[in-house]
Parts: sequence; structure tokens; C-alpha cells
Amino acid sequence: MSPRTPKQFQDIREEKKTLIMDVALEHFANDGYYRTTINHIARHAGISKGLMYNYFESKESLLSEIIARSVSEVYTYFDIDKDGSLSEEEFEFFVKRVLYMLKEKQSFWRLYLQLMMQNEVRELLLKSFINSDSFIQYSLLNKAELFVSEILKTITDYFIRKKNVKGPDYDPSLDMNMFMISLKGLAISYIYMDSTDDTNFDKTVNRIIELYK
Amino acid sequence: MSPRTPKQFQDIREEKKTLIMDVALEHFANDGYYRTTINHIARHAGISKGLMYNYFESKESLLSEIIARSVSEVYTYFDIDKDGSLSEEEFEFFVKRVLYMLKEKQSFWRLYLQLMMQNEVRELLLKSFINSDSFIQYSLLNKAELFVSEILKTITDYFIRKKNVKGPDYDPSLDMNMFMISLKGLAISYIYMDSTDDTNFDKTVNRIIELYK
Amino acid sequence: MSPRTPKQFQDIREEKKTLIMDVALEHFANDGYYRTTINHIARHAGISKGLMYNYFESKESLLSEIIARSVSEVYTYFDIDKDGSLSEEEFEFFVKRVLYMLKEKQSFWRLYLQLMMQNEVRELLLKSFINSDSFIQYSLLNKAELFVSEILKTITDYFIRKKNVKGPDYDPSLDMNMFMISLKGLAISYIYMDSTDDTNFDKTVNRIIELYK
Amino acid sequence: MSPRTPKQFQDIREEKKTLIMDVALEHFANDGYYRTTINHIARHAGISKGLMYNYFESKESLLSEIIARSVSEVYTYFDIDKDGSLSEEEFEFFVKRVLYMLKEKQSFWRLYLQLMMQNEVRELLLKSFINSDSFIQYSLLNKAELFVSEILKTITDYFIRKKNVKGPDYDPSLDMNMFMISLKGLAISYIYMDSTDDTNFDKTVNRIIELYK
DNA sequence: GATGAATGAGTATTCATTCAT
DNA sequence: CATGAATGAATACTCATTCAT
Repeated sequence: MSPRTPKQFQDIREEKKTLIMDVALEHFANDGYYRTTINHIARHAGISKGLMYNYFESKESLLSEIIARSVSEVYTYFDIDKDGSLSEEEFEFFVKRVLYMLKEKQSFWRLYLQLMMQNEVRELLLKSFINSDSFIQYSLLNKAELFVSEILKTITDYFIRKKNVKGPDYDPSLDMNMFMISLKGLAISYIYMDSTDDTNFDKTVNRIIELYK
Repeated sequence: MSPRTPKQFQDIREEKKTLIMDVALEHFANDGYYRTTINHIARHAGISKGLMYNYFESKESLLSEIIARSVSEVYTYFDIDKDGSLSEEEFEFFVKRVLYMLKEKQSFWRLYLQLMMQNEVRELLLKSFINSDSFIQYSLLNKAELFVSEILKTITDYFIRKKNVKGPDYDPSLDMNMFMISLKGLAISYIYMDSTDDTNFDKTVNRIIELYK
Repeated sequence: MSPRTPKQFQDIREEKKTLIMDVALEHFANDGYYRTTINHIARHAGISKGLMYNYFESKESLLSEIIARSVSEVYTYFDIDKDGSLSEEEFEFFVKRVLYMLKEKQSFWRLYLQLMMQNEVRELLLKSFINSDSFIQYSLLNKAELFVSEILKTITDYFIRKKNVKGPDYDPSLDMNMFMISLKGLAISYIYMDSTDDTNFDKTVNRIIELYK
Repeated sequence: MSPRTPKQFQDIREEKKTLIMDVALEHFANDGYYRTTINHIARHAGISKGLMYNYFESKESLLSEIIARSVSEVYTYFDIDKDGSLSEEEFEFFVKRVLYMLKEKQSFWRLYLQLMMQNEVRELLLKSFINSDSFIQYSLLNKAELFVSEILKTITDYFIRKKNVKGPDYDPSLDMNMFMISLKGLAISYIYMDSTDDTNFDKTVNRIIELYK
């Protein structure tokens, strides 16, 4: 009978927001952002359409928050070594991390791929990231780009350092390209695979590590 | 001016259909199928909305015909050898064909990827293919699947035959997986690359051929 | 701390009601009744949305009570002379009262003007007045109309009596119309003026009094 | 059977646009902009909701175009004398024009008054005017303000020139204020009068002309 | 063949009001 | 008393499709 405490309200909000974002991500990933209606999301989340707008300003900002959350989750997978240098063990660890993350956040990556394919949406994302929190000088997308370029640099360094071992005929950029292309191919396969043929994947992953370590 | 012959009418019709499909494909690929409006397509094709429906039953069937056309064009890239067996030279030729085709039909593949990512659309496509011509027992999608499985079989055979050369430790399925993943990675890169850095790609392609020939 | 007496509770209640009505009036006047949300009012009054409905049955009845309060406040400005006859001094006093009241209740009059311009709202107001207290046989609006017609009668009498002084060529209805129109013009200016140019207004007011006294 | 000519399409568009704007203005004026729904307008104009959006980008731009049209119509009432100087006959003519215009465009003025009372809307109007036609450097509202200030200057000059006739005790600014207030009062009365009591108004108008000529 | 006006079902969004705590 | 989460009816707007000319 006594009114809910602020903490209780906070908890309810947090829980519902997460629920809505989870449901929405699943639908966005499966049906596409534009094919997914607010109605659908609300129905599957077991709430009313109106409540959606109590938690999210718009469909667009729902999308933004989903991406922001996922991006920040992705960060956590990669803060192992901050010195920017990758040892051979770390390289193996890195590859496995990438694939683990792809599988864990499969829905997000499916969504992400779809969005990046549509010119207009790319701009929309940039815009909404910038608006999402005016206190953060570097927008999430800036951060993401920074993050990606840092990782790329770390990998580049890794392959350049191999030149010392492999000798002067070794072409680091070619090797890295081959590695990156394998990773992309694996990523696509992971994101769209039926969850059955894991063993085959594991063998392929190990082979990639073996080849480029 | 003598009146146009039925043949001439037919030609004009075909030409206009082609124009519309070209414009539509470009927009579908860049903005996504659902974000592209009939209005947009008509305006950019220089015709009226109404006329669109003279040429195509619906937006959906416009999409179907675009895919059908593209799929049948893709066929023509691969009818080199019908005995189902790939020699080493043919393998090299095959890989280059794949990439050539990806570049030539870039827009189509961008569209295709988008569509395949959306569950609902996959079903829609199946449905519309079947409906597109009720006299054809095997739908285009069936044909496409048949086509894909034939190619896959040819490639599988190719790698199995290599076992004779490479010895009993050689794992054909692993090698094929590696190859397929590289191809997928390359495909993604091709479809979304800025057309500038061709030389790097060429080096990578040659390396792949070298590795899996 | 001894528990609060019922009287104290009543006082607190009244105080909060007044606060809400003040805030609401300000917003209604500035943004319009329909553009003002309950949320806005509650937030600016420092209370919750739910509590609003503890004090007021509905948005409509909040409006009703605001008007009722303002109307009854307006009464108090004009209960100087109940014999229904206006002397020359009383006339001057009356004009100044009108303008003083317009300035004091500026927000209310801005709101009032807006509402009176909308046919539908006029009916709504009539309805809600009647419903606001079923025990009161004469609704506030009836009272207001009665009040207005009494004032009009008093003014009419004032101008008719002037005929005795001004002679048979004097047209009381024309003079009264001129006076009423000047008053309306002044009212509009008062309600929407920037509070700076008071001196000009004073001169104009004195001129009006001089002309129609 | 032959297709409509561009001219015919143009005519249809013009006619329908006018119809919609007329219906909308009436509803906006009577029920207020925010209380008037697109549904209402469409129903009363005998068209579908969708068609509205074939002719107007949004409810807001419908409002904009209505105001733009009305403002430009109002211009035509006042381009009698471009030398900026008002003779006595022209003054009489001017006053009658003002009132004629108020009566002719009664609905517009009712709408205008409502809009000007709401802070938020004022800004909206400014914004939409600027957007309405990017080729016009001076927005309609700028033009309107320019127009108003020109008229005010003309009137000011008129009263200042009277000082030559009336002598040094004459206070032109007071006289002008009195005149303007009478005009405002008349305007309000005109805009909201029941169309019956025209004769009374005529007498009042003549009296005003007589007083300030 | 060709046009674009017209329709209507569908979609995102708002907001007064209710209610469990 | 007090809170704000939750609801749902209403509203502006979109867009594939039809149809008179």
C-alpha cells in the first residue's frame, strides 16, 4: 500500500527497457528495421504501444539505444591488452573472441549488416548517435570508428612484426588481407549459420589461427 | 510514317521494362526495398506511376522479375563446363568469374544480401517465384537452389579429387571450407568496396587461387 | 509533532490546488489549452500526474475551475455600487477598474479570448459549468452572462442619462458604441502589450475618460 | 478516352487545392487549428485523407499556404497610393477598406488572432514561412511585417501632418493611439459580430472617420 | 499506351486518464 | 496522500494500388 520507492521505479524501468530492447532487436534482425512495426514489438513484449513511448522517444531512438548498448557490450570483449601490441597467444585469443562475440551478439550483427547496407540509414545512425547524449563529446559512432581503427592498427602491427620472423620476401599487407577476408567470410557464416555445424566451424577457426599466427 | 509493327511495339516495351528494372534495382540496392517507393522509381525512370503497373503487376513482382533476370544472367557466367568436373585451369577461371560477376552485378548482390537477411522476405520471394509463371513447374528459386547445389557439388568434387594428389592427411572438407570462407569474405569486400583499391584485391585473389588450386 | 488537524489538511489542499491552477493558467494562456499537457503542468507544479487527478477530475474540470475562480475574482472588482446607477466619478472609476483588472488578470484574459474564439469550446465550457456543481442551479456561465448584462445595462443607463445633459441631438447608442469599441481596443492592447509603454496607455485612458464622461 | 492534358491536370489541382484550403480555413477559424483534424477537413471537403497529402505536405504547410494566400489577398486591398502620403479622402477610403477587408476575410482574421495568441505557434509560423519558398529571399512574414510597418508609417505621417492644421496644442501621437484603439475595437467586433447589426456598425465607422479625418 | 488524381489500409506518435503500490 | 508505469483511443502521415480520362 505504501507507494513505490524511487529505487523500485528505477528497477521497473530498467527491466522493461531491457525487455523492449531485446524483443525489438530480435525483430529488427529477423524482419528488418522498416518491416518491424511498433505494434509488433509491443505485442511481443507484452506491453501497450503507448508504453513504448514512455521508454523510448521514437522508433529511431529505440534503434539507436539498441546499437549503443550493443556497441558498448562489444567493447568489453576487447579490452584485454591496452599496450596495442599483440603476442601470438593474444592473437589466437583475439580471433576466438571475435567469433565468440559474433555468436553471442548474432542478432545485433545481423541488424548491423542490414543497416550498413542502406545509405540513408547510415546517415540516420550518425545523426542519432550525435543527438543521443549531448554530454558525450565523441559520439558513439566516433568511438566505434576509433575503436575499429585501433583494432586495425593493432592487427597491422602484428603482421608487420611477423616480417622480422618470416624474412624479407614476406608481404605483411597481403597476409593481413588474406586474414581479414577469412575473418569476414567466417563472420558472415557465423551470423547466418544454422547453429548445428559447430564442429566444422571450430576446425576452420583453428586452421585460420594456425595459418596466420 | 508507317505504323509501328507489333515487333517494334514489343521492342519498345522490352526496352522500357529494362529501363524500369535498372532504375528500380539501383534504388532497391541503395535504399532498401521497403524504403524505395514506386513514385521514386517512376520519377527516376521518367514515366508515370500508372504506367509502372502496365509493365509490372505490383512492386513485389517488379522485385521478382529483377531477381529472375539477375539470376538468369548469373547462370550465363557459369555454363562453361557441363561435365561437372573442374580442372585446375577451370578452377582459376571459376574464381575469377565469381569475382567478375560480383563486380558486374554489384547492385543486384547488394539487394540480394539485404533480402536474404530478412526472414519474411525470403518467404515472399519463394511465393512470388512460384506465382510468377504458373506453367513453370520448377520455380526460379528451385532452379537457383539446384544451380547452387550443382556448383557446390562441382567444387566439392574438385577438393575431393585433390586428396589423390595431396595424400591421406589432406582434409578436403576443411580445405573447401577455408576456400569458401575466403570467397565469402572476398564477396563482401567486393560488394561494398570503393572501386579504387583494385590492385590489392587482385593480389589477394591470386593468392587465393594459388592456395586452393 | 502533533498530527495535523483537518483544518490544516484542508489548507494544504487548497494551497496546492491554487498552485496547480496558477501554473496551469499560465501555460494555458501562453501555449493554448490543447497544446498544454497534463504532464507539463504537473512537472512545473512539482507534483505527479496522478496527484493532479486527486485534485481535479479532469483536464476539462481544471479549466472550469480556473475560469470559475477568475470569473468570481472579476466580480469583486465591480461590486462598488449596487443601485445600478453610475455617476461621473463612478464612471471614471469603472473604466480604470476595467483596465486594472485586465492587467492583473492578463493571463486569464488571454486564455479567455482563445477559448471564446473556438465554437466547440464555448459549448464545452457551458456544459462543464453546469456539471461542475449540480447543486447550483444557475451555472457560473449563467451568472457571468447575468453579470455582463447587468454591467451593460448600467452603462447603457449611464449614456441614456447623458441625453438629458447633452440635448436632443445627442445619440446615446452611438456614443456608447464608440466607448465600448475604444474599451475593446484598449483591452486587446492591454492583454498583449509589452509591459513597458505604460505612460502612453495612461494618456489614452485619460482621453477616453475625458471623451465619454 | 484520350488522357487529360497538363492544363486539365493543372485545373483540377488548382480547384481541389482551393477547395481544401477554403474548407480548412473555415474549420481552423471555428474550431481552432489544433482541434481541427485532417479527417474532419477531408470529410467536409468530400475527399480522402490521403488526397490532402497529395496537395499539401503536412497540416502545418496547409496552414502556411492558407495564411500566405490570405496575406497576399490582403495586400491587394491596400495598393491604392504608393507615395506613402494619405489625403483626407484617402483616409476615409483607408478606414473603409480595413473594415471591408475584415468582413470579407473574417475567417482568416479569426484564425490569425488565435494563432498569434499562442507563443509556440508564432515561431512555427515564422519557420514555415521561411521554408515555404526558398526562392523568395524575404519571407512572407518579413513582407507582412514590412507591409504593416509601412502602413503604420503612412498613418503616423497622416497624423503628424494634421498638427499643421490643428495647431501646437494638438498631440498627434495621442490622436493616433485613440484612432488605432478604435480600429482595434472595431476589428474585434467585426470579426466576432453576428452579421445582423450592420447599420449600427456603419454609424460607428462614420463617426470614427469624422473624428479622426 | 499514358497520366496523375484518388483511395484506404497501415504506421508512428501523443496524451488524458487509470491504477497498483 | 503520492507516484509514475501502463493503457488505448485518437491523430498525422505514407504509400502501393486503382481508375477516369
